[in-house]
Amino acid sequence: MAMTLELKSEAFDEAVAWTCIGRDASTARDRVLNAATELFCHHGFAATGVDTIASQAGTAKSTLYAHFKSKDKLIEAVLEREGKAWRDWFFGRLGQIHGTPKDKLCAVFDILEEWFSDPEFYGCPFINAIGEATSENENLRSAAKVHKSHVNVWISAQALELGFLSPDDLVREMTVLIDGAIVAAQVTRDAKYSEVAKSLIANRLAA
Amino acid sequence: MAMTLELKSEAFDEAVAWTCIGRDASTARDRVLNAATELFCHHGFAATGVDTIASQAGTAKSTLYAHFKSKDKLIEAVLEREGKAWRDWFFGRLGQIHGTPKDKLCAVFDILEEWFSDPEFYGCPFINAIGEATSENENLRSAAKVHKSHVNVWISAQALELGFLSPDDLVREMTVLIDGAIVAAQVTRDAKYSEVAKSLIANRLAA
DNA sequence: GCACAATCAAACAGGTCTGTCTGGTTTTAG
DNA sequence: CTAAAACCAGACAGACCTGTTTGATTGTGC
Repeated sequence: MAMTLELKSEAFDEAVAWTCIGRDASTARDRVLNAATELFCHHGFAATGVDTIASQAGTAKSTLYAHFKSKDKLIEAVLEREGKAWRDWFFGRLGQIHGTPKDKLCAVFDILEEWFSDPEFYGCPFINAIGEATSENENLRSAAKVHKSHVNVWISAQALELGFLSPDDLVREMTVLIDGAIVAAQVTRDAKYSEVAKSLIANRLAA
Repeated sequence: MAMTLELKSEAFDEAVAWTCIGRDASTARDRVLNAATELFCHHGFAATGVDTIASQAGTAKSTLYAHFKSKDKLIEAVLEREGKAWRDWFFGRLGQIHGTPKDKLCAVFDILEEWFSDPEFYGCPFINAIGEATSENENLRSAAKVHKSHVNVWISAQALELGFLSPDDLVREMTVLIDGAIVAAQVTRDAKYSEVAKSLIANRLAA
């Protein structure tokens, strides 16, 4: 099946934080999503129970199930919302960068370093979710694919502006460097791995 | 605390597979470890219960607890053994590579591609375990650190042979590229991300 | 043959899990 | 004011969780 993605121009709000954890929540649905995001991301998806989520959200469990058919659907909703929040923040920060496409591609890793440096940094929830059960859950895999595609469209645009004939090469290189920096920073708690990735892409763009 | 690691010369047996899943298991302890490794790695650590493990191992649950004090200790034992198995395979394959240090550093990613191409590939269990609960479990983080250090010692030796004044730079670059390739391959099920990482390190070593 | 260690099945304890349901209360809209 | 929608606390079902215990059965060394 040819998955059609409308990724051309995602309207993103200027967000100030890379996570939606702690955002104002007026409706019960939002409070559930906030609590679920925090608990899932910090303690794991399988390890977090719906009772805990409802309790932390200050809602009844029946309200949680009124909004989300199952825990799996809640997980999907959390990933979707958190992915959107992260991209709003990321592209918002990128929009403040002025310079050549090369400058912007390198600046990606400065922005990532800000993310890694947050004491609340818990890695990429999509990567973590897939890591919990690589074998099953093809839903999570496609959700991750959509999330990453938004970033890849932007990278591809920079590559085209640089005159790359096949922008996909650069996209794949950036994928390896971004994912590698995320995981290295997560495992070691050392935000400076972003600089390593930055130097590698700078070196490659100079060639 | 200054963690002292004895990583200088790990004696590794010539192993044929990158995982110990499916190995001959004579003792009940080994059958438990085999079953636990398979279930943990494919379906997740939190998602796998000890009853399931004992059942798949063909042992009594009491036998499992006679060998491992708790599920957490079993997880640690699984990671330790699986890490050793992977390194035996990895360094065994590396030992078959002849050429300059540059050749060997590049060949790392050919070997990784073999790993990624296995239909049973489930990513790096250390990364997955940390991803399940980034906040807690400092034990897992140090287990991962030890595992990665074995690889880093080898990379450092190549860097020294190449005349690098600070081999740590190359070690950190390889870390980003290796972790990035692992995760990209795991998320997308595309083993070819190893080639992307290989070209990036080749480009850097040429500079 | 005997003692000892390893292993077995099965029950048990005390929680926690997801998901449903009931019935009452609050909020909102017209 | 009233009717509908949203939300609440709490009980419930039935399964699964980790970890322990009991007592029988196997295999091994001497």
